Amino acid sequence: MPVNAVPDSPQPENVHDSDAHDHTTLERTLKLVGDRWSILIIRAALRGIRRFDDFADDLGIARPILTKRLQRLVAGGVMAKERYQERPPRYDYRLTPAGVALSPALVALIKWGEHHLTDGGAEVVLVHASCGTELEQGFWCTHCATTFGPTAIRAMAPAATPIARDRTKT
Amino acid sequence: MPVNAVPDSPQPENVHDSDAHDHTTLERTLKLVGDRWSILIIRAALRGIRRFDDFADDLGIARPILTKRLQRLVAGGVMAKERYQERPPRYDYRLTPAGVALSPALVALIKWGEHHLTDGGAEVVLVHASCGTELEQGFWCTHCATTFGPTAIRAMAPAATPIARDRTKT
DNA sequence: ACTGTGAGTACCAAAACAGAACTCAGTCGA
DNA sequence: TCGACTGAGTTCTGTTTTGGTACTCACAGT
Repeated sequence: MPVNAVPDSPQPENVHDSDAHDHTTLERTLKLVGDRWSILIIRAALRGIRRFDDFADDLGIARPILTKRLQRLVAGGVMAKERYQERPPRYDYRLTPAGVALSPALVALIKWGEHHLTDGGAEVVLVHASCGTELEQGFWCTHCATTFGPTAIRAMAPAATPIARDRTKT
Repeated sequence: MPVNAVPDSPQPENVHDSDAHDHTTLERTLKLVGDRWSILIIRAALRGIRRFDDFADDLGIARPILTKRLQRLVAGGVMAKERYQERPPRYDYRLTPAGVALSPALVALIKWGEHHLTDGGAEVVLVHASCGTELEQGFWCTHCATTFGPTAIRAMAPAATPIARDRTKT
């Protein structure tokens, strides 16, 4: 018997459901940041790294790939290339607000890895800067004033018409 | 002047900081799910898809790659392969609890895409299933009983010794 | 026997990746 | 004025990794 299989309950049929539409958005998101380097680049940027060579040294990424990744992130609006010095023209890359907005995804991945990919002890803990308490991340409902887990999520079309789908066929 | 560059403030020097240690964990996480398909496979699984061919049809992924991705996810503990029928041996793939625990990362990516990659209207909205209110996702501190944004995060070693780093050099 | 289905493999071309060396503009020191 | 240095890449060369189409293999149904 396979280990670790979740039997049947938290395999919600209606969670994260959506048509081929949002499909597209997630796919585009992943096309932009869904490779092994982009997320690491963004984290490095969040740590304050700005310059090409610093990224290369910090990440150990091959320089041609770094070039391409940075170009893609700039094209995608995640980072911005700025000339920080005129006379020898020098550029740096910094996150746009959209790039900073990827933090929750980063945190979610880091926390997941620390919980599920380390044998026991996490290597790093993310805390609330002002008090040092480990942060929680999750979903909450402003209406119900409650927090909830992934099984309580449903996807709807923006016009608030629920996407009622039966997956009994096709 | 480059558009969209965030000037200087939300480029926090101490956020998400960490040494080469956690480095490794995030990297391992990304090695497991950091490609363009794995996340989509996990979302499909959250939608209730289980069988090989259904994944292939739903995602439009080439079958050899699907094979490899599923094997990797199984090896990584994200999914489990189960024989659901004996006589013609048939298998399906379902998320383990660890796989379901990736939901926050998925939600973060979906929400980011809907906000930053669509021109105006989001294609899909994630709502609290029991009341239909759009869900919020974020960080909160159980000690301060407050929510906060990405700039208020600091990384610490698990033993609660803050990783005090100055990036004034190197 | 003949066709269908689920779950893959085999094989091949195209793209992405990695690494080392090279370029190019400009600055600095001697 | 020459040579070395720096930052930010590009070129070039292989090696993996993708993607696609076609095929297999074990059984089931008819």
